[in-house]
Amino acid sequence: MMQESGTEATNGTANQNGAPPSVEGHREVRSKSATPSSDITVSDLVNFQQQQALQVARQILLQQQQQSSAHKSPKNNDKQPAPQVPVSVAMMTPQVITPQQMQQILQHQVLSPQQLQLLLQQQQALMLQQQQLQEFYKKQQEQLHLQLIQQQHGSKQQSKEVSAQQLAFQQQLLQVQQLQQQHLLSLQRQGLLSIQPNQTLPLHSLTQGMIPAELQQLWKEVTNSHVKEENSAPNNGHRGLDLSSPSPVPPKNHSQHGSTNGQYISHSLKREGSTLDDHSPHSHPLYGHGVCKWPGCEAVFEDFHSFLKHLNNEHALDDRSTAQCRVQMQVVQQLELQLAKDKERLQAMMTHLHVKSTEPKPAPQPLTPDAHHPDGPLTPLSQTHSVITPTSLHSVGPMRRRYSDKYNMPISPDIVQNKEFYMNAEVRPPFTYASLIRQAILESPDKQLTLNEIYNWFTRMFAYFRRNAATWKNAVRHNLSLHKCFVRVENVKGAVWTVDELEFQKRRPQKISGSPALVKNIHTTLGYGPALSAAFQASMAENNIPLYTTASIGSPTLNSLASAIREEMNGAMDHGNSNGSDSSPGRSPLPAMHHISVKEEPLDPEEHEGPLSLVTTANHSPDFDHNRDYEDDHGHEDML
DNA sequence: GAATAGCTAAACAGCC
DNA sequence: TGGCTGTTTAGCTATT
Repeated sequence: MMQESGTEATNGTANQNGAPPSVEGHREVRSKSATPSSDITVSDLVNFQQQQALQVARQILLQQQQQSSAHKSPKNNDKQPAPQVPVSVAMMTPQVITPQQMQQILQHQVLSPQQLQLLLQQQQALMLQQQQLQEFYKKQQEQLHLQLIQQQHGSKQQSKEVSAQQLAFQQQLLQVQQLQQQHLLSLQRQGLLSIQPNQTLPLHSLTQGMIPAELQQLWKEVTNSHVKEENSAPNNGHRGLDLSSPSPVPPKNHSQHGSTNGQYISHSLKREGSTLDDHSPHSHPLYGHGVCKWPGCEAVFEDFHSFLKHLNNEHALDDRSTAQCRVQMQVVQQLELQLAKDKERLQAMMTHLHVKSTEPKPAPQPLTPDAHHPDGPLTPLSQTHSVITPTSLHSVGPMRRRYSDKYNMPISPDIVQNKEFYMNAEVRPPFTYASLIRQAILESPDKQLTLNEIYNWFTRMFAYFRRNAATWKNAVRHNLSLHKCFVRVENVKGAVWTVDELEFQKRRPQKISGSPALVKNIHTTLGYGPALSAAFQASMAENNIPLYTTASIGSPTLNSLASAIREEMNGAMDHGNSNGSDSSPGRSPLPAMHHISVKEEPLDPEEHEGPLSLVTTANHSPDFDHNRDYEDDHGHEDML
């Protein structure tokens, strides 16, 4: 690896042209392969949304600053047709709760059905609002964009609307925070969370993805520009309902968010609450059955106005409210993550159960759930995982210690599933040369290829091997000669190469056989985790569309018989009928064989695998087990 | 640290 | 003669 990396750095482009073929830019490609591809993840999307929000807000501010001297915002900004939920909740969903923290939280929870029910309801309400937020945010963005364009053409009257929208934007942004806070504090109230209300959480935990400094700056800009316009309005000191007289510039510390909450609690949330509660004039998310639902409060009020007064007085801006808000946001975020995980888990469970119901023969030492090979069609989820992702791409490193070789992972599923990827991306496949050569040979109709055909297979299947031919071709030849598993056969066409499957197995180190724990940890210990998982999952798909038919199962050749014995003895995953599982059952494993040239000892086409295999495989311990169907269907490709 | 596996490079020979 | 094929050796790194 180091050698390769080092050479990669030094040789690189210098060898592109005219350089000795052995070093022509070969490693440069490998470094490219480490470049993540453009796969958009949820977090990317979230970050993108955040950036969009920031961008919009900054545009607003810019417009404001440019025209602030000439235009005063109307005092009744709050009377602007108040959008209910302008901002995607993803913009402010905290992303900083670690799995450990969540686990800690969950460990402290013993949820009663009622609690779960309540939790679920809250979550549903929140999700509903999130949708509204997203929808409105899109509209808001479009609208703002249009307005900005219009303003650029001199329509200064638009500035008022922009200012109003800015405020609405700000309010709604905080509105979501408040909702999340409610959710969190409700958890606290229900004893689901042990975080104390006054427990201050890190500032960076307040928002997801949004850089705290950035957010602070944004907030500062918003409030400053707003105050510029509004500083003439007397502040009655009551951070209450009147949004036309907002509180002064909030302090730079984290309580600034709380201050907004203090404003909006009695205003924006009221609107929000009416949205959720059939627009009842006296409904409020924090008010129900005459009780203040602020986490940990539960104060009783006879009328809604008393509640509002209480809300403004007791739950206005302070450190406690801010902290509660933060915690709430985090909990919501974590619940969302947990929900996503549980959904995934459910999917895996369903898939697993489906597999179990159709699996004809459970493996003696089953692999991790990832190793199951459902007969049914792949779910979108599993299909998603069966293709190469940037994450898995990360794992594709030097060819050395390819997982397919090391743990007998099937390479064909991976290759097939990611065929397009390998064909188009100059990413080095995570398989050894020997594995690839074997794959090429086994994919051929006659299970034999000339050297040139092997070359062609490499270049056809992998964009990576369309360059630096001298290097990898040399390696191919080297591997063909070096490994006994590759048998040179002379036929009428000339020399062709075949695979001695049992020899191929022999050369495999028995590293993890008989150790379920090790087997279980394959996925986690291998550096190719995602790709490996992809291989496993891809193998599911291949059960439906096997590369090689099972036509020869009923009439196993000597070779397959030996392998079958080996399987019985060792529980090997390998198919065994290395040369017999061809799609043409009548074909000889080594057809048109005139002469076989094998390293060290010549092999008779009829004998070369029988006695040798039966003896040697008795000591051969497989790396792990696969179910027989899988072996039969994919025998040739999955034993690496 | 030793053994092993894999990759790369290179030299060499035989054949066409 | 040059290219291709095949073999072999060596050095290096990673893994076990």
